[in-house]
Order: sequence, then structure tokens, then C-alpha cells
Amino acid sequence: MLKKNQSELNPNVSVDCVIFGFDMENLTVLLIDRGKNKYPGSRMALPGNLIYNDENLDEAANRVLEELTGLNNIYLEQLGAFGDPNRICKESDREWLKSIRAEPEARVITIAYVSLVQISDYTPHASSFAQSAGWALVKEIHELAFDHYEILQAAKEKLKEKIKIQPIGFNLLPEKFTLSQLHRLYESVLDKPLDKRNFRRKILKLGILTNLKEKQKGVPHKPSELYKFNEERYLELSQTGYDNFGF
Amino acid sequence: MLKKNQSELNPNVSVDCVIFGFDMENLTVLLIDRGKNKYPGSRMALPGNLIYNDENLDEAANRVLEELTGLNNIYLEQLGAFGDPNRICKESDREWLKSIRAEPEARVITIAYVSLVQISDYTPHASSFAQSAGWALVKEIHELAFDHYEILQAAKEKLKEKIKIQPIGFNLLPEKFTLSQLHRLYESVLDKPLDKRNFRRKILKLGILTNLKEKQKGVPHKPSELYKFNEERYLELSQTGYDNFGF
DNA sequence: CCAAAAGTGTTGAAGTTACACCCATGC
DNA sequence: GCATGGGTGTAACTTCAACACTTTTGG
Repeated sequence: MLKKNQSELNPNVSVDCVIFGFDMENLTVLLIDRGKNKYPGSRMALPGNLIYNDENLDEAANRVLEELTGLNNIYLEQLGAFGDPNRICKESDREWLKSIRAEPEARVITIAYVSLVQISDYTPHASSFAQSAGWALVKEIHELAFDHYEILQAAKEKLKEKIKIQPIGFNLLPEKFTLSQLHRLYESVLDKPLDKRNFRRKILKLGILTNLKEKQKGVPHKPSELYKFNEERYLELSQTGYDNFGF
Repeated sequence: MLKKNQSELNPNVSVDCVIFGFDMENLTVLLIDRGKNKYPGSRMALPGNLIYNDENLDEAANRVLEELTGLNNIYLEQLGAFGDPNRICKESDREWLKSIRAEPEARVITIAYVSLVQISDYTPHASSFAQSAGWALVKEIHELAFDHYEILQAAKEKLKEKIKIQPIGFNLLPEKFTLSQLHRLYESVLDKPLDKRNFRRKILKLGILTNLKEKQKGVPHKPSELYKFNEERYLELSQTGYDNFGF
């Protein structure tokens, strides 16, 4: 009986994931679609689900992430807890919960996570909480289900702060990338233009990039050199952190 | 019936508060004492309690804080969620929960908060979860109940990061304070020595301090000038934040 | 040859670190 | 008069922001 209780869903605690991607132009976020016509206005939501009583919070977030994207072992960090008593104020949200949860009226606290993935690694999966899912441009999102819009804003702020201090941005790029792509990534996360020459100088000085001495092919302009991380140095800096990248 | 349910304690979600103080020498934290002899080893714990279903997380944290210290409207910020399924692994913790909770075996996720108070404002109160409470030197704490030691470490890190970026340290000082006290505060939070002259120069340049043109009395050395905040400028900077204080 | 993005250095200003001595008070 | 912490300035160095032109490719 205790055993059984331990592996049940906890009706009061969920995790929601803000999964960021980068389409080489703009920051994107993975949203689930709650279905056409039925929930007008805020049809889209962050992926998430209730936790099981026998898993910890990080495990629950990884489970949601893997169920949706098929990915595991990717960058994942807790953002914080959300959950006003009046979080479920929209009628459409209430209806949706009735369709997917055993106790749709329960007070739910959600623990939000931020994840960074390479878009190219993502293979869409149907999952227990989403018929369909897809990438949306972060800058074009103005409304989401529940308090998910607020969570997204907090996630953006956290990413902004963190990318200045730790070299986590690389999690959003493919293995081989150009300095211009990295530059564009920083600009779209920080939401401001960065001087090209200063950016290159700074990022190269960190010593976390290896020049592959290989060039882009098939581009209608001067081809760029490709880089990858220096994994060892990257891990070193990920742990110690910087005082400030200076951006 | 719905109404009743809404104002009940939620058995699965609690808040715990890491309440920092500063005794003019060292960083301190407010701990509750679970009683002599009964719980050896980790007698001390962070103050905290289950949340009510009709209050939000910030309200719950404020309630715990006020119940314990009699203070409200003080600096309070969410740290994050904690709660492995095996969080209650020590027998002494289990026993204690049996004595204070209706469902002592329930899986509990706790939302940790960090609070900064002036020690002189603190008047001890008995409370629903503590017979007695008191300040402990942070650097002398090596063990706490549940996962509270881990939470304390996370709170220290958060405070370190935050104090470099926002002028929140003042919440730990009395209204009138000396630059040396502020200097000592920064040193004990950052846990490293800071050059006196450079510290003074930097902090004064921010323009958030007003020189009261008033001196310490009764000290056996050259009396120091007293300062207070420039409240307006302080609020201004609290909101915008700095890129970096540079410490 | 044109369009498009890649790549590259210098300069002036600001900020950072390191460092040593005299001052005012209580005892 | 001595012990204690308060208060002050400078020089060398590093970092930062601003800024424009040439190069290589595809079409």
C-alpha cells in the first residue's frame, strides 16, 4: 500500500519545461498544441505533466522532455516554482484539465525547467500530454495557457543572465557552427545588437572554441570557417563559471 | 465543500525560509531548534511549513516569516524547489514530522525562499513549528535536518551572485551604518577579502549612499562617519540591476 | 560584375588592481 | 602615548566601445 502510493501521480505538483531552440536566425521555444478550434486564444502551452511520487523533480523534467522529444541527457536547469491558487482562471484551461487529469480541480504547483536543445536533434513524438508540438518564435509569442506566458518570460530572463556568465549557448547549436551563427545566437538571446569584431575577439579569447579549418560550402558569399567546442575547456568553464562574459 | 478544501493545508507542498542576518561580523541564519536531546545530530532546521491551498507561494513564505519573526514587508525572494522522494531519510526527521503533521509520510516538495533581515529588528516568537529559534553563524553550520543543509548552500550561492549585481545587502544593515560595516558584510557574503580603498570608491560611486555627516560615538578609535541609503536611487537600481558590481 | 556575408586592428576612455601612511578617539 | 580601526590617492595595467574597409564566393 505504501509502495503503491509511492508510484502514483502526485495531484499537486507538476513540472513544465521551457525548451529553447535556435533556428539560426531566432530563438524558438517548443510548444504543444491543445488542438484546433477547441481552445481559442491560448491554444498553445508549455509541455509538462504531474510528477510521480517516486521520482525527483529533475527526473520528472527529464521524463517530460524525453517523452516529447526523444532526447535525454540534454541541458536542463530548474527555473523555479509557480502556481497561484487562481492559476487556472481561464475556462478553456479548466476544460482541458478535465480531459487529461484525474483531479482537475486540485491546487497545482508547477516547477518550471529551462532546457536548451539543438533543433536538428528534435524528432516530434506524440506524448501523453500533446497531440502535436512544434517550434514557435519566442518573439512572436504573446499569450499562452495558464501562467505559461509568465513562466516563459522568467525563462528568457534566466537565459539572458546565464548566457552572459556561462558558455551554455552552445547547447543550441549543431556540432559544427560558424562564429556568425554564434554571434546571431547571442544577439537573439540578449535581444540587442553586439559589435561583430568585439564579439569575435571576446569569444575566441575564452579558448573554448576549436577552429576546424573547414569551410562552409554552397553559400552565395565568402564561406565561413567552422568551429566546434573544446569540450574539456568547456566543461572546465561550465563548472567554475565566469564572473562575467562582459556582454 | 470546494471552499473548505481551498483553505486546507496542502499535504504535498511546503515553503522553507533561509533568513539571513548580519551580526556586524559575520553572516548568520535563523534556525529553529527542534528540542534538546530528542533529535541529536541535526537538531536545527530551517523554518518552514506546509502551504494552504488558498494562498500563493510568496504569501506562504511571508506567513512563515511573520509567524516566526513578527516581521513583514521584508526582502524575500524565491530560491527554487527541492524535494527528492528520499528527502526524509533520517529517522529523527521522520519522528519529528509525526509529531507535527497530519500526513507525516506524504511526499513533500518544498519551495525555498531567501530572506534578508536586520538582526536588530528580530523579536523571537514561538510559532506553530518552533519552540525556539535563534541566529547561527553560517560558516559554522555543517549539518541540518532533511535536505536543509543543501538548501542553505544554494541560498548562499544565490546571495553571492545577487549581491554582486543588485544592492540588496543593505537589507541586512540597520538604518545608519558605516562603510566598514558594509565592507565587512560584502566580505562575509562573498567569503573573500576585498581591498578597503577600492571597495569604498566603488560603492560611493554608485550614488546610493547618503553621508549623514554624523559620527559614531564611544568607539576606542577614530569614529566613523555614518551613512544611510538614498532610497530613491536604491529603488531605481534595484529594478534595473547592474551588469556587475565588479567585485 | 554584383550582392552578400566573412574577416580583420587601432585608438581613446574607463575601469581595475595593488599598495602605505596619517588621523582621531578611548583607555 | 599607545592601540585600534578610519580614512585617503596614484600609477600601471587591462578592458571596453566605437568604428570601415577588403575578401571570397555564387549567381
